Amino acid sequence: MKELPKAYDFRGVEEKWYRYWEEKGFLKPKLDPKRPRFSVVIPPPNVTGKLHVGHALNTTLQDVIVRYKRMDGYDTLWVPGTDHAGIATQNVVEKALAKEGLSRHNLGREKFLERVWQWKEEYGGAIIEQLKRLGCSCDWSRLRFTMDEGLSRAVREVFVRLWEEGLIYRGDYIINWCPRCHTALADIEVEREPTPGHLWHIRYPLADGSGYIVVATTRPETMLGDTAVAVNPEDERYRHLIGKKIKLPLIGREIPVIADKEVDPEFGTGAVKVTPAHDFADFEIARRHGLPFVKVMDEDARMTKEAGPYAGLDRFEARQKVVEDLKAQGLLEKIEDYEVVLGKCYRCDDIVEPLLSKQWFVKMKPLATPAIAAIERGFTRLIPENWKNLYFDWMYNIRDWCISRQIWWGHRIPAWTCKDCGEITVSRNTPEACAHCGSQNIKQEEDVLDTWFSSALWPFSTLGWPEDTPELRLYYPTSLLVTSFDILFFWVARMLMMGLHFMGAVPFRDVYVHALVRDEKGQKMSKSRGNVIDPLIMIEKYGTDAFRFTLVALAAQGRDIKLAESRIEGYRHFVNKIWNAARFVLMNLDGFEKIDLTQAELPRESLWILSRLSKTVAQVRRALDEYEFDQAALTAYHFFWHEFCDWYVEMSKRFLNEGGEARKLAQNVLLEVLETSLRLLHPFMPFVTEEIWQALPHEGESIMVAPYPKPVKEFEDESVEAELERIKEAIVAIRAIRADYNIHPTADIKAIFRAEKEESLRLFEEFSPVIKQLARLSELVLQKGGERPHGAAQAVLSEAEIFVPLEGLVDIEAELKKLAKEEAKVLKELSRVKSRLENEGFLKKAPKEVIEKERVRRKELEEKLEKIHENMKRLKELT
RNA sequence: GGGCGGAUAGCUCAGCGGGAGAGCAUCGGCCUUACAAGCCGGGGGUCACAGGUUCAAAUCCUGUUCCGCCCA
Repeated sequence: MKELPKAYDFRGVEEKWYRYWEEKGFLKPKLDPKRPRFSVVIPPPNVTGKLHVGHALNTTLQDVIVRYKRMDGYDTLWVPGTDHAGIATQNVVEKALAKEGLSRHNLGREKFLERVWQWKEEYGGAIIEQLKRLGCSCDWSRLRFTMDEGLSRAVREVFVRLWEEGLIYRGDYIINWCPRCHTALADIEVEREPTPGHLWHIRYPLADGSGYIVVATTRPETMLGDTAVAVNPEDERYRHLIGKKIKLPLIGREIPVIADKEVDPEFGTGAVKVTPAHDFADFEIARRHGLPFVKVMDEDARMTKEAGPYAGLDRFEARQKVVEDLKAQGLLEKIEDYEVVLGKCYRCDDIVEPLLSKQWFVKMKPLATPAIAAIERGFTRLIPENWKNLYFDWMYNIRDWCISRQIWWGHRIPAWTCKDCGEITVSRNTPEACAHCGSQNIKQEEDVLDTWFSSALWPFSTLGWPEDTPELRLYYPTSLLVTSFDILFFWVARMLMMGLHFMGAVPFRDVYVHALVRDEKGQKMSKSRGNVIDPLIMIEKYGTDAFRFTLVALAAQGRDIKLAESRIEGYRHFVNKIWNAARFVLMNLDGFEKIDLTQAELPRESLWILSRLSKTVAQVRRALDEYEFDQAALTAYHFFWHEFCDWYVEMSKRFLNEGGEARKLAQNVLLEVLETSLRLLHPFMPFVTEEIWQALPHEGESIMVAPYPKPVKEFEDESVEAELERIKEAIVAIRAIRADYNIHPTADIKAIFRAEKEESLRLFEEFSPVIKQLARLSELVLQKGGERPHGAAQAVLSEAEIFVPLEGLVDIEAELKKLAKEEAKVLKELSRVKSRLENEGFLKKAPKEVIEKERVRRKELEEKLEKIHENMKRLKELT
């Protein structure tokens, strides 16, 4: 038998097995229509990305399930890939160019894109290598990238079809504009942040000179673009002014006072300025009332010539100047402190401006309706379920999706505008001429599509759509999507909409939504806070298995994960524990001969551990099936360490020393439990389990393709489990006496078990070898009733009393104290049980089993109490 | 303002109708030939607060306080 080194060193081991799995093709699906299938697509990380702890959690959870299913006989496919991350990647490359003193505008579109591709080839693969370090079992031969040729074709196909169906349109709308990234953003790409600001109260004089109306605004510079003042039609204060004209200060334009029910009379003065080109609500008001749109700020957030004397000023300078000028003209009534909610770009954090511009949109209502139904009817399950509410809330209030981005890196919109007739031609292939007038004077749209547009197609585009591929037929819909809640709407909802629309079926059966990983104080990890835990550093330090196990053990549903490095360190100890248990088994495997354990005549101790093993297997499987990752991990952990190692391994030493048949049986049981546990743990800790498994007698090429353990009902035995609980209780009681009296662990002692009942004594007699072994007794005396020994330390169990004679050493005061403490505990419990059993309602309404359980408990407690009292009495007589 | 989640041992968290648990930390004793990254034993909690439902509440309901997140 192979002997293992004394401590587990993961270095070298992880790379070795990962290479082996890849070379052997274990990561690949079988494309076997006869087997049940399990498929997953990875949430594609940004190609610019670096593995952070969120990726690590997400990937580990997927791998746990994927490995479980693969071992459990499913034909398993896990598609990996990356996302081109338009804005983020463009920003990164632009930054690099800036260091060379270049900008994308110097280079021009074509050259710039070449540079991005170059950058992608050079650095884009980093995160893929990092995912491998985590041990994730994706099929790397199917690595996809959202800008790949195949995926780009899918994007075009979708765009063209949606256009043809009238679900894509182009128009002048108000959108979120990032002046720094120089592009439109979707609503959800804007992060809102409450910021201290002001509310300026400005006097707007009536054109007829009969007075003024005061409007309140948080953005005074936009007044230059006002085309009305609006009040609520119910508002008595302003009713007489409706229809009158205002002479807009600083600009002199005449604008009307209008009534609109959306105006909140409680806000400010109840009269609001309407700036249709620079405010979402005002845009809607203007559309309802047919007001003109005056754009006073451009794409750089500078004032346009419409802003008259303010033209050319930056938005913040303009604000200052406008306020000064109003003050100078005596039109500024007051300035209040006011908290404003600023929209910020989720990529660069610059303040987003609502801006009127020409953009492309997808109509959402027709796509959202089936996607709502899919969740309502359970075609796709959200786990945990409470995300459903948020999902429905979002989906019912969905607004059209602005999909055009004014950047270069991305899928260029396949639309060509004719310079002659002005019509748009949308086409799968680059057209020669305008589809409307035949003119060749056509020009392709400059804008690219939102990155999420291509991600929305991910579950079918990666499987080959629009081609009709075997993969698509076999693995769509996918089985599971694991993702973080923050992209539920960005991504998951859109995949549902696109999947339903183009495939006619939901893209995934289950969506497991995991939490955010925070630091140990519950704060979001961020570079600026300096509290980031780098997964790669953790892997270097503690090994992948320990790191993965920690994440899984902390992944309780519906709760954020607070990760502390000490937890990882703690679970590294578990890895080492497994290693050493394996070492022990291997050291004792000489002359090993396999036997059929279900046919063997085994000692009760061995029946016990096999029963516990079977139940543990069932519990772990159930937890995994329910995506209760923490329960799965902790159940396996507890069994392996605190049942197998702490008890059975110790018990087995006796059998091993005995030699002969006893040794042979013990070898088989040890190996069975160890090997099964390794398979049980493999999805959580792929590397150490493989390393050990390969060193054990085994069948097959790798643990990752060995069958996942199944419960063995023949091994489950309640009575054996109950017996062992009593035996363990007795052993612990004797060990406690040792500790109390500072008796050296190796010093031999004698114990007397006194019980009234024959059957109790029989139990202790049957198990006396193991009690003697684990409590280190030189002698175990069984005494039926009779006088209690003098000069002994003692412990009271429910059906026996244990005495350890300590001639002259017994501290009577200490013994009394111990008993008094025990007495208090028993009394408290007994009074609770008694009052319950005296309660008529309880006896009438509680289930029979519960009542019976309480009765048994009462009896046990009473017996125990009696023994405590007798022992106390006796001890007192001695003083 | 609306919605969701949380408050359980010093810390991090399970448990979510019938005997308060785990890991870490802590205290005491042990290098007992698998493991000191270990073993054995111990201490530590009016389960946020106030009501209610129930035979029975940490667990279900209502309200309050505090904390976090999302949306407006």
